[in-house]
Amino acid sequence: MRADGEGLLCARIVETEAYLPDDAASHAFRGRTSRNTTMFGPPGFAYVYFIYGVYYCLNVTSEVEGIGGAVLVRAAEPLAGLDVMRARRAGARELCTGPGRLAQAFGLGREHDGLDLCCGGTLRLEAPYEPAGDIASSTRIGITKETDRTLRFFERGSAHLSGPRSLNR
DNA sequence: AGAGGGATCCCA
DNA sequence: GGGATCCCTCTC
Repeated sequence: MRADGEGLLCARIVETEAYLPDDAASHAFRGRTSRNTTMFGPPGFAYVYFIYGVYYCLNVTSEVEGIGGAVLVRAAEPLAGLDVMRARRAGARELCTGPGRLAQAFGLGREHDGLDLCCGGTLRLEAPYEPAGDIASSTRIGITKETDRTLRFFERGSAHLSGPRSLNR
């Protein structure tokens, strides 16, 4: 993923979670509301929401228009613009490990909700700088419903994964 | 392990 | 309107 603005920011996504239609853990589960409207739009758009009064989280819509679904971007390996990320993260060591931190490092907020990530805009998804390694799956983090579904996906061995180590094998 | 923080949503 | 809940993080 890349972002323009305060210099060029670039990071390689290493951890995601899927939120499917008919998934009680998904914001879209109870239907369309003003908050989750983007989830019901076309695929490849940013769904950004505010959580716990503090953080934002970035998702990529993943279903055809009219169906609510998205992929939460949980962690990434920073590749460019580390100085800007560090400044935004107040010098913390982990820059893009965890959805709240990643959004903070990239300076994401409500204004990014609904942006097209696939048409070369200021925030965009691109082909990976380096091919993916071994992809493994686990249960999802931070949810209380549908906790048995293995819909979290991560690059095994990455040094930039969030979550308990026991999930990252 | 516990607090912080505020928007959102559901049910009165 | 009130109250529970929340796809989290930091500091203790």
